[in-house]
Amino acid sequence: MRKGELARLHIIEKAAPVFNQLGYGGTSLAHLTEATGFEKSGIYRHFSSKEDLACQAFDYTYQIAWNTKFASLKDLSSGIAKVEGFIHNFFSIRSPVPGGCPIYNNAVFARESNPALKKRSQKGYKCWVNALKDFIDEAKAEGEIRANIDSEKLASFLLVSLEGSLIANNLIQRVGISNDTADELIDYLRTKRP
Amino acid sequence: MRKGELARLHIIEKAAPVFNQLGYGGTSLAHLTEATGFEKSGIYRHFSSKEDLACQAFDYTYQIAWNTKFASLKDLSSGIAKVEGFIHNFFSIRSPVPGGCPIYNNAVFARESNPALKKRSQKGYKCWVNALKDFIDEAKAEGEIRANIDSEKLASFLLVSLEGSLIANNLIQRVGISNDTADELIDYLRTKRP
Amino acid sequence: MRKGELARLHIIEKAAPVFNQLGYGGTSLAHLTEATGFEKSGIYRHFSSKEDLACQAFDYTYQIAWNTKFASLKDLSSGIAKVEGFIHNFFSIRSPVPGGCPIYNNAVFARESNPALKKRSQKGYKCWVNALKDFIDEAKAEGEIRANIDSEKLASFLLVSLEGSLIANNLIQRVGISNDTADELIDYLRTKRP
Amino acid sequence: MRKGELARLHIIEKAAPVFNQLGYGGTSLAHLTEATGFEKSGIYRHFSSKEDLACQAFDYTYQIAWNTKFASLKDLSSGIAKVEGFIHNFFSIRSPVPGGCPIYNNAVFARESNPALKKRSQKGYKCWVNALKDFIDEAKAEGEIRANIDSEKLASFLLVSLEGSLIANNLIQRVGISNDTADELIDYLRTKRP
DNA sequence: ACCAGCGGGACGACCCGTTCAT
DNA sequence: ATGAACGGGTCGTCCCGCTGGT
Repeated sequence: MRKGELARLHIIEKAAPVFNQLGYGGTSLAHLTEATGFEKSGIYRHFSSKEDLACQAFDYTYQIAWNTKFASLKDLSSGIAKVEGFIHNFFSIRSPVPGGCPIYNNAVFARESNPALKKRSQKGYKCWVNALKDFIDEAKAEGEIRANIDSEKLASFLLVSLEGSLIANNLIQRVGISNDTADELIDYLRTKRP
Repeated sequence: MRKGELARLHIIEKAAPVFNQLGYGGTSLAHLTEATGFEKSGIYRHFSSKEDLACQAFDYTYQIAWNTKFASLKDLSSGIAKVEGFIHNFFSIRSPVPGGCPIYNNAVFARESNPALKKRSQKGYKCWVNALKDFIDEAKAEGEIRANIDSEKLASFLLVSLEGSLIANNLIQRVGISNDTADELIDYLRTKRP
Repeated sequence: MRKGELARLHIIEKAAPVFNQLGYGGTSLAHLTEATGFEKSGIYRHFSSKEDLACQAFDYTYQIAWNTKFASLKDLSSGIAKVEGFIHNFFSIRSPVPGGCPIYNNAVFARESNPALKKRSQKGYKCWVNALKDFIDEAKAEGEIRANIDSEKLASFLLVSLEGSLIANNLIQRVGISNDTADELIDYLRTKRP
Repeated sequence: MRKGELARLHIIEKAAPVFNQLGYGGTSLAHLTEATGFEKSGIYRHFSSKEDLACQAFDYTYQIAWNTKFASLKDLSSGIAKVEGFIHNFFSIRSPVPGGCPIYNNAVFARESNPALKKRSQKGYKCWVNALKDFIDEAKAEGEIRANIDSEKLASFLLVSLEGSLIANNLIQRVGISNDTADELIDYLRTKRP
């Protein structure tokens, strides 16, 4: 791999947690130079603008979040196991990029500004809901969830609860909230069985 | 009321929606001068700093949010009605201060910075959970919810789901998410009955 | 006069020679802070941008140049005296704003950029040609210049020669060029008499 | 010719019009990389600095300007024909390097900075005046111009008028100015005949 | 008491000309 | 002949005191 490509990846890797924790507006180039060890112009060699870097950093963080949450689910044998696995992963497996879920962070940070990041958030949200919906449909086909349940409605409910819980967990430093939410959701899932 | 006090209130009233929509870091004094009609020094006469104003604006927004969500519930006759009323209010009654829920906005915005605002968010969150917990306890005493249910756990679950849903609703411009979440939560509550 | 208005005039007065000598692109805000004694933000309080200041500085320099070249001519009794007076003034009366004629400076400086300044240059050029043309027409009416002479053609010829000479004079530090040009032009004018 | 020498010439050829149109300060290396197709470091292989390249580009532009203006005059039979030929050439034969006359451009652009370019402008100016002076002396010897005429004075007058006219022509997009000036100068020359 | 006007110093993102290893 | 990296520069905005008038 070329040296420059390595530098690009290095910068993304170091910038991602900063953006994820401080937001786009809260992150200055000074933060980035410190985090990456590069001078400003060194960064601008690899990215056309702060926004460009922020987008690539988002993609990086998003991808990692996706992997940590979804990767292990493929091998599970049933749809219901995948849903429950997702709920479990959501809190217990910490992403190597600190700062919480990039989708929700940017949903708030970039509310009025930064359409590029907002679009990424929207796309990511829909993608996760769809993935959950597929799990639920799988569970339906396996007779583990009643057929009359609205899969998408349930999927989005699961996700917003988890995300909302993550933020609360970050706000109040008490891990219990996440566990409680996971418990409740698993509990709730049971009520959807035939 | 003194003239200065009126000016103070006017500034808060005009600044609150700006802070709530753009966040603390995203709001500049230029925004505030435009929104309030005052010069910077006019603002600084009534508030010691931008942070001071932001805190008072938060309190203002918070109080209004509280009123719009909780005020109408006092007259309801049963705990379960209050909980369901809260869920209903959460989406259907729009606060006069646009930009969503100040508690969650600042939970993300001020994650690493601005301890004053973060503390307010934390306090607000706990307060709302407690209020919900009281409703649930009331419902328990009335025999509408099983006694073995963990009130606080359920209360926090309700809140994080609602808040998470509000953000998603803001991200994806589809009102359905909120209604779906409300449906699911009401549905879930039923499973907690004796 | 208000303090701010005084500051505005002070900045223009100090900035004008810098712009006139170094051009728009060649003048940095660092130059301006040094010349004016103000910090950048002090300058930006009175001018919305560097370009804004440059335009006002141009207007100032232009006005002074006009005054030094044209003011004394009003009292002269004949058109031919005014034309010759202008030629004389063009070199002998030095503008208090050093750096030569703003019209021609910006004609070259702003060739491809800065439409605002270019338009000012164009307008100024036309204005001076017209003023000279009026003098020539006056001389015609007085029978001092042949009626079949193209006034505008002659006017523009006088101006471009003077301006071209001024630049050469600035390039080669030999005052003779200006005097020579003045001599030649006066000489030439005589050949246009009846 | 070596490959490197070819590259050097290529860069000069492409850079010259950029410098001539935007000036030294107005031309950035980004402009040059785009114009030449070379990377910055590729340019620095052949030129020690931006200033070095600018000087060589000036020399190139100057040489071409000289050729287009003076080359065809050699074969003319009389001094007066050469002078009139020069006046004619000055506007009608366009140099392949756009942007006007490098001598005058740099006389203004580099007024206070860039002594290397300024010296080139000065040298070029003197050279052109001398060439014209030689033509005039030739015309004198041929009895076409009065012997008591100051050759150098007349030569410099011709040049500054032409140059001044060229700039005006560039400022106001009306070709007439140049033709008018040419007419006037030819006219004026006639008054110098015996 | 109130507040408009003014000014400052630090910092915002971004681009400059240049060097060095490859 | 290039790609990577730098240090210092660009213009412009940040939040915040001070002065002075009403």
